[in-house]
Amino acid sequence: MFRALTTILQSTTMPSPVCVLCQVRGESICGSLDDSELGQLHAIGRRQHIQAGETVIWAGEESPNCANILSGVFKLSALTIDGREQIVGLLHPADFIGHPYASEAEFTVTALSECEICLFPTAAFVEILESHPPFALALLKRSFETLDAARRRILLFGRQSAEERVAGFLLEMAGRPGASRATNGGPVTFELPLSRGGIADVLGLTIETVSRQMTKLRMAGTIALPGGRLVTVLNRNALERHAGKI
Amino acid sequence: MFRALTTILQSTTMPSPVCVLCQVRGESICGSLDDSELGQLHAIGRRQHIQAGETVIWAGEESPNCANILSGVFKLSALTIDGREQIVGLLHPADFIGHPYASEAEFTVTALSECEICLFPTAAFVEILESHPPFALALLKRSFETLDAARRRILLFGRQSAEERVAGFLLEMAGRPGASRATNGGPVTFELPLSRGGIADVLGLTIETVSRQMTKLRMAGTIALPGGRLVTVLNRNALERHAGKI
DNA sequence: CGGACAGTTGAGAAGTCTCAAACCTCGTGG
DNA sequence: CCACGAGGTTTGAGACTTCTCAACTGTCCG
Repeated sequence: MFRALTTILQSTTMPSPVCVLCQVRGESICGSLDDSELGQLHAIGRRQHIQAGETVIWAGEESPNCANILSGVFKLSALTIDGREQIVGLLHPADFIGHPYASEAEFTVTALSECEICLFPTAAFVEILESHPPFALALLKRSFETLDAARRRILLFGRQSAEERVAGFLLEMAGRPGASRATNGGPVTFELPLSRGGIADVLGLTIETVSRQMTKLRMAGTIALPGGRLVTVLNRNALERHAGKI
Repeated sequence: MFRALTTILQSTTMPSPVCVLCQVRGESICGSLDDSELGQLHAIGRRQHIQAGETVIWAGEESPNCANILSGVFKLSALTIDGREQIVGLLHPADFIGHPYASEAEFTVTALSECEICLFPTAAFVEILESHPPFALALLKRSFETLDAARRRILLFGRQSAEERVAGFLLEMAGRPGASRATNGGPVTFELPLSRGGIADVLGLTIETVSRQMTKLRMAGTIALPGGRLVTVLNRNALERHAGKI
């Protein structure tokens, strides 16, 4: 898919919006560059719109590009031999996609919603990485953070029950910017970026088990499910208790 | 514990063996430095022996040091609220311990066997990191690899049965250097760095389940258990089948 | 209205955990 | 030298959680 995008890039002359106005510059690795360095990065990158469901990196294939997420949510997944899918992580705005030094990708990266990314050819990206030490350090910091996040997920999987996983997932989603939070401490309503099946794949459960746990939380008055993928957290304390965090 | 070690360091004048002869230099991040740069790193680091069971970093505490593993195996673990332990990863020779940019450690690091490490004060280590771009890039590469390893572990937890986890764990251990491999393709015997309880914590299972799965593999003629923590792989293909990798 | 799809609910099966007891191995002290 | 105890391991039985298979509901859209 990235190969296809590359082709598009080479034949396009679409002007890119300037990085200086980028909505994620502050949080992303680009924040370590000054305006002139940013110009160099900008010269090799292009903004791309990605549709929901589109896969930008396939596990087992070489990926000639990497990217920064500007908006939207991606999933990072793998298949087991017998065809079951496991989502090993979600990627949000300002997160980095791709491994500059890996010969082939180990996981598949797929857009869950409509997304916007800042796309770089890996070779050119590596050049900038190697000629701008602060940039490499910024990516290093981010990869350490990502590593800790991955390890927290291992903790989740290894020792938590279905109830704890679902409650913990809802808390994580409610805590993300983009969740339209209401009064301080009051109910927060947000939209899940995933279907029940997607949540099941993230949490290592089945659709039915996720559904049952959501119903249980709703019956307990901890959350409300106004419809669609909307979730309202009515009692955050109770939700944290269900998540095993208290 | 690292604090204690620091105290020892300051009061000691023990000469360190030279890095040039280091047994893990080729694989570790130090491999990116030339002999003179290595001298600078050497100047801030000291070799330390760590006894089995000793904890070098405590989750939730600031850690003023980081380190490279020269020999031995460490576990990276966390406790859930209700006191259960989960091991989120194992660290082997040439692996890196600590997060240069984290204010406090998120996981506890404990030696499983007698270990030897190359210890650095984080502040001085960061200075070298920031003044030697190739060194930062080497650490970056390693952290990407570690990230992929963590994600493979998520896959293991999310979708694999007890049988697959135990078989997969044995394969991983058998594949490590240090496993005394016999004839090509023939039986390999090695010593597990962990008790049954430790394996259970790594795999997110109970001691009893691990024991039952090992017995099952032994009964099937796939492995033999000569005693102690020794394991002999009699039929690698069968073991891979049990691990769900075929 | 009919069909497709996501979500919910139910019943039984399967896998893993919990609790309990027996078994080994090994170092210690009588 | 042997008895003993501690710690780790194995085995068993039953309980519990989650999965699987299946049916049903609701919504959206043609």
